[in-house]
Amino acid sequence: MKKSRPYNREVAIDAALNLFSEKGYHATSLKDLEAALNMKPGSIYAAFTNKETLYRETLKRYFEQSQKALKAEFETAKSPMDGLANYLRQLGACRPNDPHGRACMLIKTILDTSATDERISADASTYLSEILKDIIAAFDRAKALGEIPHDADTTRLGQRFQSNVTALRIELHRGINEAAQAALAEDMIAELAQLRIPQDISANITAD
Amino acid sequence: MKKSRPYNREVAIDAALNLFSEKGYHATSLKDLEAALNMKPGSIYAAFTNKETLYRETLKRYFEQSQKALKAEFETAKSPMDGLANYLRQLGACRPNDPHGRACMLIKTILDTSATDERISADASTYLSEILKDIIAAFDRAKALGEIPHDADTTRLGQRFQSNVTALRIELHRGINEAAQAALAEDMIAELAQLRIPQDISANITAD
DNA sequence: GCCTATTTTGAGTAAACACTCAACAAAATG
DNA sequence: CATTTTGTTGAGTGTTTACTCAAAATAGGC
Repeated sequence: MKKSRPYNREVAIDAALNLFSEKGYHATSLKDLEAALNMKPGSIYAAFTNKETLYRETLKRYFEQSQKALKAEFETAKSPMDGLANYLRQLGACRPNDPHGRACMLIKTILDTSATDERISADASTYLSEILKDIIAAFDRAKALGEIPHDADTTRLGQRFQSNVTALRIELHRGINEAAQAALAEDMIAELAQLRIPQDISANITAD
Repeated sequence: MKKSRPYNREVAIDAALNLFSEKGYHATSLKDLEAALNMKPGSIYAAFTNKETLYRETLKRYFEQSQKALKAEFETAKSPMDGLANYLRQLGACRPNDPHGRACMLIKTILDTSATDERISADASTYLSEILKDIIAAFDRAKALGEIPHDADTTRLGQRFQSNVTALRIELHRGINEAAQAALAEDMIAELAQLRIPQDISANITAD
């Protein structure tokens, strides 16, 4: 049954993602994984080599989903800056247990594994850098479109944006109250809005 | 030897703090603790009941040190807003391995234990709230002194400040380059500066 | 419908885990 | 100096850990 294998594999990795992102790498045991994946130890090891490899594959999937979600935001938004703002707005509206809102697994992974599993934390670090690149690219597009000043330091803006996302996600995980969370997201959105060059509305008015 | 006990206890907890804050709760084994505290298992359990209790006591110590450091900043600063800015500046100047700059153990603890050890993560959550109170109190003092507008929402400002500290600490742990880290801290300081009511320098000039 | 190739199975393994306790050592008290 | 009180010791406890492998089940090709 060669055809069904990749499907099962996806299902298994999604189940592992659920488990790992909740309990973390060290606190998740193989017993937990056996139950979540509905697989016996032998099958798990045949499919994924070992716990570390399974985690790394799971983390890769998390990264791909995250990157996809960010790109989707840019595609539906009217402009790069709108896309970034919408992304924050969406995070600000998440409640705990919302799959979107759970504490960034990349950050969690780095904190959990940097002292004990170098390869895992190196993966997480790489993925964070990839996402940062996408964010910087969005600021670059915003610059080209004249949304932000032509001398804006997009790398710096990207770094700042990503650290805001991290902070917001962690507060979400901590479970602060809904109003405080929305307020925090609004503050971050306002920070973005400040960067914008005011669109010349008067030009439109006089053109009427 | 009743007198020497508390001293040994402090030394032991400091050693545990070093170990736990690096490896985290789940990845630290009793073997590790035996080596770091230079104590045999029996002594550790006689002194600290069990691993969880030792961790909670260690976390309490971390909290007390953090709170003390923040308060010290306010005492040496010229004003509450200066104190907050200096705190960020100091974090921005930290290099990894700097004891000040290691990823906030409270955040790390929450991410590491919220799914498995409720009591530990509840402690961490409480301590974060305590620190938030101190930050809000500083904004309140700034308001009373006329450093920031009288209608400023100090709770919201405090929440925002704390999330900035969290984000900065995590970037520090990730080990981003020195310039990027300093830039990030400067952005956060600039955000603080924006809140300030401009001091009326012209009044001093005309008074001359 | 047999055969070969691929997966799945789950009891089992050695090592590591958090933790205990009877015996011991050292200090404080009288 | 004897006695009690307090702290230390480390081999040993049962359990859990990540992981293995010979055997069984299940596929697809002919």
